[in-house]
Amino acid sequence: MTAKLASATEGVVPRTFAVLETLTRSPEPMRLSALTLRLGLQKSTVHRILAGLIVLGYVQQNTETGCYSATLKLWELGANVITEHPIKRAASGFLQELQRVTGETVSLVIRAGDDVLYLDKMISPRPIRFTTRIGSRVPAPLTAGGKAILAHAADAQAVLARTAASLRDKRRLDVAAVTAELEQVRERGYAMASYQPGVVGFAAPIMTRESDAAAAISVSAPAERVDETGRAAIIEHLLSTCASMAEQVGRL
Amino acid sequence: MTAKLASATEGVVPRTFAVLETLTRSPEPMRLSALTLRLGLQKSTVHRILAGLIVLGYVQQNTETGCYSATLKLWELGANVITEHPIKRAASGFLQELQRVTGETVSLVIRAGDDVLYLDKMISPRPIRFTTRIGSRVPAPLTAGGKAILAHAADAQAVLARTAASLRDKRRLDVAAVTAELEQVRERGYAMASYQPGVVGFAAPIMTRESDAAAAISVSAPAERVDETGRAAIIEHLLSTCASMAEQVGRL
DNA sequence: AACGTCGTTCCGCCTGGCGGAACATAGATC
DNA sequence: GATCTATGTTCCGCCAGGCGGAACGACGTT
Repeated sequence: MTAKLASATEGVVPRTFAVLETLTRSPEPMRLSALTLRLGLQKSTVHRILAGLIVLGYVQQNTETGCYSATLKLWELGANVITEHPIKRAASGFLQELQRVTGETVSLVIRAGDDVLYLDKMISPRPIRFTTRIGSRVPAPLTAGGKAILAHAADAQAVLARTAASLRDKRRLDVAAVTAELEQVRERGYAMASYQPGVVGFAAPIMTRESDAAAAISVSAPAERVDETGRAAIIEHLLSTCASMAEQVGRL
Repeated sequence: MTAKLASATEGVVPRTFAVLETLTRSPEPMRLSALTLRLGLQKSTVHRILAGLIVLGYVQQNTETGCYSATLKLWELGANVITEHPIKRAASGFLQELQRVTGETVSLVIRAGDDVLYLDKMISPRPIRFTTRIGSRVPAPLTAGGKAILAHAADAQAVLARTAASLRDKRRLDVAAVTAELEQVRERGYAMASYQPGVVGFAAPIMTRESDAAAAISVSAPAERVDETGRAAIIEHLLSTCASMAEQVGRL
């Protein structure tokens, strides 16, 4: 009877979502065999699930290559969730204004487990090799936004420990150093990081009245573009933006 | 045996997506009873499906009210689809530039059945009551973007007929008038509409080499803000943007 | 206290999902 | 061209798991 463990792998529905998750994670359309391999399921099972998803319109199959990919209908489904999200709604105007006055790329992130989730982004008109994308996750301690949030989180140490343990390249996270850094973040009100080489990020938390950070706004720019004065200007704008947004969010 | 008709309503998976669709369409979290009512399903069935979705992390239940809502995990799932979308990727830079030079809100739409689907939007720094949202659909003939696409679509007449039949307020679509208008759109290269009162939209198609429109870019602004010269400037920028984008897309 | 409404749990029936295997098709290798 | 391998699709008997009616429990209302 295979016990009752089955945390969430048995049954059509969990498998259907597993299919969709691997399909959407893949940059390009996937072959049936690749899916079965990754999911560890039977060919016929995956095929049946895909057939169902095609009928529903959430998956399409390239008639030439036979490869499967998720359709925009899946995107539509999710898009409605975010438009109703209170923080994203509240932040929109502030992000836009901050983008305008700094001229750099600004993003809105929230915490999602030990990661940081990019909710929104307004890119700089000036060129920047900035590849984080809306909807993607990054381990919180590696980013400015994540550190801004963790600085005010009760379980920050646990997050650092788990993240350090899970990272491939251990050099990317020095727990002691980041712990000290979080203290600084609390003092001065903003965090810094260079998650991507050549790109510096500054971030400040959106504080709720419970004194923990609901989200963070970050400004990213190529390292060579920000000198000392530019840095000061960015931080000033960033802090005032977050302060006024917190005021508004607090009223909700 | 209830016959083999079951186009897509029987079985857990179709029902699961039906639940998610109604949940995401609703502006606020829904009660179980509201869901069962709208879906025409058994209480226990909906409840079981919701329980499964909660385990998977796609739905959350407010512990106080008991109301159910979709989570950001569902949004993440869909977000990956759009970042890989070729047209959206190609358009990003052009949209940004067009937004900058016109100073108005620009959007990217594609055709989805008889509707137009908003893929991306870059809002004007100037205030505008502009409520169409990314991921939402609008009947194609009512919008500038839709008309720009239909003007080059073989089945435009069929779309007009179906849309006219399905609209609540019949006055919103005059088939004969729009048919004539599409002819004009082909001649001058752009379409106009006022889908929302007080907001005028201009749109031009992104033409592929098959001489049908893959997508359209539109510029929207409050009617009182655009005088005759502003209008001419917007249209000039719009047309040149679409032309250069078509050139790039054609190379893909 | 009795009623109505809602969410949750239980359980027997039986449908529809399951996976092994057969079939089909297309390249690759000799 | 024949054989082989890897892939996608279809078939089918078995039975797990989904199904919905009904009972239960928790609130709120009159």
